[in-house]
Amino acid sequence: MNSMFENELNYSANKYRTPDGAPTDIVIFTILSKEKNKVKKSLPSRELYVMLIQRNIWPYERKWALPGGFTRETETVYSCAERELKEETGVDLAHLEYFNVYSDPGRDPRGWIISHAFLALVNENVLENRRAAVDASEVRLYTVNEALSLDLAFDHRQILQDALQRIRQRMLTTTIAKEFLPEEFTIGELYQVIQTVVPEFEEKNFIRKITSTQSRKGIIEEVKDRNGSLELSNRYSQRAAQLYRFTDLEPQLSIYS
Amino acid sequence: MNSMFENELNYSANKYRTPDGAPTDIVIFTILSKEKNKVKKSLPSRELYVMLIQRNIWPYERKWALPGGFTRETETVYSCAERELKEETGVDLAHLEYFNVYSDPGRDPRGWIISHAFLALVNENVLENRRAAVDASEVRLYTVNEALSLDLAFDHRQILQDALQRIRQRMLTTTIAKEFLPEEFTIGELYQVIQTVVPEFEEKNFIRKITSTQSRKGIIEEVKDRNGSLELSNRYSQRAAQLYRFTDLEPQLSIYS
DNA sequence: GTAATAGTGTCTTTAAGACATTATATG
DNA sequence: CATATAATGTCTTAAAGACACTATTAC
Repeated sequence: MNSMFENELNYSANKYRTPDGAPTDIVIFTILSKEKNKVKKSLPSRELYVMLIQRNIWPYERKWALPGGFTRETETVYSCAERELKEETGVDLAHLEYFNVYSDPGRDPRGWIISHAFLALVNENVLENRRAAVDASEVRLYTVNEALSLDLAFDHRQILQDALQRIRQRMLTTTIAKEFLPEEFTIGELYQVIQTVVPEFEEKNFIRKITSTQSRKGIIEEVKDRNGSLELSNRYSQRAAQLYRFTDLEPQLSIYS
Repeated sequence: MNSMFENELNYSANKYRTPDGAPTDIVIFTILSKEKNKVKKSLPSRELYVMLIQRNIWPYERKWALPGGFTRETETVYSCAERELKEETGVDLAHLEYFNVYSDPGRDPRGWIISHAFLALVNENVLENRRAAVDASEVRLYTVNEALSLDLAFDHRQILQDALQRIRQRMLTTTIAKEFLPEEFTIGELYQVIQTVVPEFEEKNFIRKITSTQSRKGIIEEVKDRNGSLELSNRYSQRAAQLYRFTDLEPQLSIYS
């Protein structure tokens, strides 16, 4: 079945057992917003969701699992993840990040299968469009807590937990918050997105830290119109708020400075 | 050759090409010290080294490569890396960290081989003992710059570069510096180790930052003897220096606080 | 004394942290 | 005017940054 090592006669034939597959599993996160209050303008409530699919074949038939699939010989595991992400969500350009490999013997009853786990961050707008098109009975968004309370297929509960830890760390140390925000956003929205992913996050003087601290200043900038005057938004508030956008500066953190 | 999917008759036979192996490659870093000055006590000069082995079989015969080997069906890729690390260095308990997967089609002329790259940090004392025992002609420590200037086997130059980037980031955001230091060390040694891995690192008031800043205070602590008086060392200096040790506190960094 | 490393004093500027206050727009 | 969010004022404390200065000990 494996036609390999044909290149060089001298090379010792492959007498070893070889893996039965190198799939990817993708933890696709999104944040859904719900308008809270029709009477007065107010910030929506947001919650973190993860996409699961219900398996219809052995093994773990009927159980919910992470989307994913087998890597082909002609692609990298990253390309495979891109392909699967596109198939499930229709999304081409999302944040897609490799985070771990799962290789416990026995993790898959089909054989010796080493899985490569990715996490993807998808904006709800992009996703909502797609959901209507896809057969909704097999694909669903679950809140992270719901998902963790399910009896997921394979070692997907572990993978989900690891992904969650990773996305929380990334949310605080990189600018991935931008994946969940429009190009231009208010400080309130940014703060809310961070808290949605990292519930224990709290900074009293958030606006000041992010706008006036030397070391952080520069990761976001005020949006101005062509006359140079500041652009405001009152999407979510009575009083219009300053709009910001992320620059392409990535902060360098250090425990020693 | 692959005896799989025997569990369930209904499961569609594995009609797909499967990988020819899932090896690990390990980037083993160490820091070597050279005494600088026999006349006066002074800090040694330190340099970052990486362990390479010279291949003696096809493919890439005679080229230098990262140590590593094929994962077995009965172990995880992490166990495989542990096993290989032990074989090369004799070291059981070192910092060993998975950092990336390499799966470009064609990266290995032997077939479809997906490699899992680890980085290991080993203290020079442990390593020096071992080196005498091992046949030195096939295993060598190269300075990182030397290694990068070699024509390494496979995609190992890329892997080494990625590992280097990762260890630099880890050096500044975690307490892995301890892997290169004795249990008890002086501020001067710590500073030097950081600079060895991250040459551009420079902090004027380093001693004050690390000992008196609220947010950092706590990752290292002064060493005291049983009477509670401070322990000093003059290994490397005329004037004895305070000894410190790492606590088991891991700092949490954030760009938003 | 000189050299080499360790560590402190002092002053200025910047940031953090807490909280009250003001600002703006909606219904 | 009540409400909801945005943003500033003010005061205290902590930390950063610069740099001169003192401390210790081998030779």
